[in-house]
Amino acid sequence: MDTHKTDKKTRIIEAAMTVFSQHGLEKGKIADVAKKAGIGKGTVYEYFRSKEDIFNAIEQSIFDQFKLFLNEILSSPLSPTKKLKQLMDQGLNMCMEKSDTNTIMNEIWAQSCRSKHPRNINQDLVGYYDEFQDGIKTILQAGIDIGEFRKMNKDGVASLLMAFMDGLALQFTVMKDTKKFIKVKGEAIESFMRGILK
Amino acid sequence: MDTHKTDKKTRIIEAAMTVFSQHGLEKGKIADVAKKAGIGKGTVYEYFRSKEDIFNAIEQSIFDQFKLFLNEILSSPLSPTKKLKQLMDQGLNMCMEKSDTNTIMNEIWAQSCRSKHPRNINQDLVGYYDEFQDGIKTILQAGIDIGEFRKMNKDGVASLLMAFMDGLALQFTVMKDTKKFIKVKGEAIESFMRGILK
DNA sequence: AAATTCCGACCGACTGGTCAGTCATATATT
DNA sequence: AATATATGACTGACCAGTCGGTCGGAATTT
Repeated sequence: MDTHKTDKKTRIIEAAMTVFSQHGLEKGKIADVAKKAGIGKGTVYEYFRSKEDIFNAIEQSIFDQFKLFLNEILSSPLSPTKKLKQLMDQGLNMCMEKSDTNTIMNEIWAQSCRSKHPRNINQDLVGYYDEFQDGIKTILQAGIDIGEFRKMNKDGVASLLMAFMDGLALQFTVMKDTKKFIKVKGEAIESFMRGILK
Repeated sequence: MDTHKTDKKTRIIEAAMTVFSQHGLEKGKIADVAKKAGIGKGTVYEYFRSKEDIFNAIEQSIFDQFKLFLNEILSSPLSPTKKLKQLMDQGLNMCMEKSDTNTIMNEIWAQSCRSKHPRNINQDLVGYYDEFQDGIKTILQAGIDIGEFRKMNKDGVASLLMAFMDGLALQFTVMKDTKKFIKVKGEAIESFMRGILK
């Protein structure tokens, strides 16, 4: 009944995620977003100034989710080793479950590295990366302090961890081979951990 | 001008790589590709049937380069450990030098994971991945056989290696921080190797 | 409580601009 | 002069964003 602003805004974002993940940002039509959200095309523009505006909102929503996930793990009472394993395992599970999110992430990456492009998307992405990397470095430091992890260049290892998660996510998004992915995931995590354990 | 000597098809592909890496496949204009290649717009269609056709050619050219690179390393007389290190080090160096290629790879990924899309791009990408992974598995097996590497799930480790290279390439493409990347690269490679050495 | 006015969320037909691909013509090559 | 190659003006499809209009319900007046 109460079609509150927020409610409808959320519905548009969700619809847009589906449409853009199926067709890409450029080929995804606002008309389709509206249809999927069960509203008229004009109404979309009551809530968002432009297509790009919608895309920014999607981006923000995804980053917020990721940050929430990271903070949950950071504030858990687990050992650094367990934290890291959980981060990787759960993170990669998430990426299997939310294939839309993954596809949109690819879209974000593609957008953000075009040379001629308004800076704000790239800016956000870099900021998000820094934040995430800091979180991981915190875990690594804790692990070094209590002697679980070897001495290391934390920047390098944190980058490696993020890179391999991004990369595996990418592989899965393209291959869509769940069975293989689950197998690979386990060995990948183990191998990574071997590389940093004392 | 000696421009007419150079194969026109190649020039179009190169021009298209620049244009598409700056604006993306959808927003990159054929007119701009033609201008950059120093020919008229109509001429482009003497050599390619469509925009998509050009993109396929770009894709093929990139994959060919990668395969060449892999085969050079595979057929070198180095030890498995050295081969792997070189693969990672040189591969990541390439990705710093050829930022266009990188950006286009992002474009390819984004394209190939949209749900509604002609299969051929995805097909090619999967095929390329399998081939590359096989190459790495060959190196891993050789390393296990001569006792350099621990016993492992080769699929998992090969995926991990490719994932972390893709991921680092992605990070670099977005961040464009060469100095940081070089530092990170070294530690990342070392950490990865630690994870598989006996 | 009925009638009237007002409000703003909602809508989709329309516009203006964009661009892939075509084709009639021009130029070079044989 | 016949053939091959190059060209860019043109066209038709496409779509983001606009805008005038509708409608249900809230507020105000009678």
